[in-house]
Amino acid sequence: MADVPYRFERTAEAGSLHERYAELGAGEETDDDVAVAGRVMLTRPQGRLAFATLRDSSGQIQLFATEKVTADFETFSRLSQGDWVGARGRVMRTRKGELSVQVHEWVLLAEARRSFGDKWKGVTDTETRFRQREVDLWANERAGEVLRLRSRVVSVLRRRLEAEGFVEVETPMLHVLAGGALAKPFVTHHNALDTDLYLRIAPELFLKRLVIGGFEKVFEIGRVFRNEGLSPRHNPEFTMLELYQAYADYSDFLVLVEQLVAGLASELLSTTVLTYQGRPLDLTPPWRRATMAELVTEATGEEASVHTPVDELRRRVAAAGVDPDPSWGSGKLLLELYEKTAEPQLWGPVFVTEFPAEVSPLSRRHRDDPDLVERFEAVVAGRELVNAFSELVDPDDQRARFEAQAAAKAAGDDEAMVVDEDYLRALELGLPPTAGLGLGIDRLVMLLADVSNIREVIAFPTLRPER
RNA sequence: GCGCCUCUAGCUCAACGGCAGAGCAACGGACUCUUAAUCCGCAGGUUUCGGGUUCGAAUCCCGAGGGGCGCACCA
Repeated sequence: MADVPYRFERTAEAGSLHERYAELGAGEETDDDVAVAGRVMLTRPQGRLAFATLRDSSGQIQLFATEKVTADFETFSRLSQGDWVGARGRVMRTRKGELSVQVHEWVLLAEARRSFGDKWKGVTDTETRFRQREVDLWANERAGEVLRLRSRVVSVLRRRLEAEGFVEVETPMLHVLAGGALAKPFVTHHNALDTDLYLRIAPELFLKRLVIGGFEKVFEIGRVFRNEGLSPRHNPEFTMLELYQAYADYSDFLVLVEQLVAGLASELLSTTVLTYQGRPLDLTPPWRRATMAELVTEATGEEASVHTPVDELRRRVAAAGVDPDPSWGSGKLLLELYEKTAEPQLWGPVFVTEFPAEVSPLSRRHRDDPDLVERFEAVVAGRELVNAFSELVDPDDQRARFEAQAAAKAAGDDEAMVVDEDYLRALELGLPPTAGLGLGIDRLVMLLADVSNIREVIAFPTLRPER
């Protein structure tokens, strides 16, 4: 390995140089001495002259070296694509008009022993791109742009929520019981306690315990883990925003969601009218609101609701191509019907409201109909982006719902919940009326970045290990 | 988990039953304003792996592995 320094005193970034010297004319040279650093993307040695394109995190700048003014010109002109260098010299613009740093002194900061792919086509092989993300990030500029957008999305979300008085908290990722969602958990083992622990599938129950503890407006942005298959829209670990607000109900969150998402789009993309994968997507509030029953009725042309006779619903579910389990009640049947008939046609943004109580074990019953709950999902670009509800506050009802879940689990549903006594004890201390929501950060970034594969928005997505 | 597609040099790709090739990168050389610089030269391979068919296999068949997409599950 070449001898490289321990630090380099950089005084300018590529991007800011272009702004600062926008007025500098072709062939003009300044007396301004700057020091830049980055990775050499391209070299164009030309005898007693040499050009190199240097990239740092702000952009690109050309290095201009000549035998006359550049120290160790001979070695400079032999730099390889991928080498990191620091260079000091005067800001100038070449006769052909390219803003450059005329290199007086320079130092190799790191040697690239491996290549960065074809200089025109880069690296397109998806496996290489995701297994060696560091290569991808240099070879494909867009890859880095998407991850930077992600960073800004999270940052803007935090800022907006904090401005609204929400407090960010961190709750456990290692759970004794995996609760708060319907999903298969990862299992791990704690040696000293000699007990199995589960990686969290949702922070929900802990966040509500904080509300019980007096945190009236809380949120958490964090990783959750679900032991499910991989797909272009599913990574086993993904990032969720969960948000809880005391004294509010789900209708407050309808407004909050459309404003949060539209606000994010206008702040980061300067518009609320997007194109996602070639299809127009207008995020401008207000978004359409429709109940699940309305959407099913609309899609099938037959009046349907949670009160439609069970046998009739079962018949329609079977007609839609799903084999109904005998244990399913009208709520589960309506949900199945919705997922098979209405949901595939939805593009959104649309709020799907009033879910069946049977499939919503943590949601509060609807004030007008005990078979429904006050819950909505926001479908945006054909995908569920947000799930929110008025929180179930009644400990007796919660126990009954947990027990129904436990029965389903005993009957073979390995995604069903179990009875969480810690949570029930907390509820018995009194949870005030509260609204809660969960939003998939990865999918939100996909939307704003207009990418179709979740792996694009995750720096190091899950892949099967190489053997 | 199931189905379909795919895997050739570091990268991007050809060759599709008959001698494994090109461009870029790398390496050596020429070149004082390049922009994917240009020109000359050189080198680079267990064609993912293991079997089979064939006079002959990167190519056809079977199996394994990786990846992609779809379905299932979900956010």
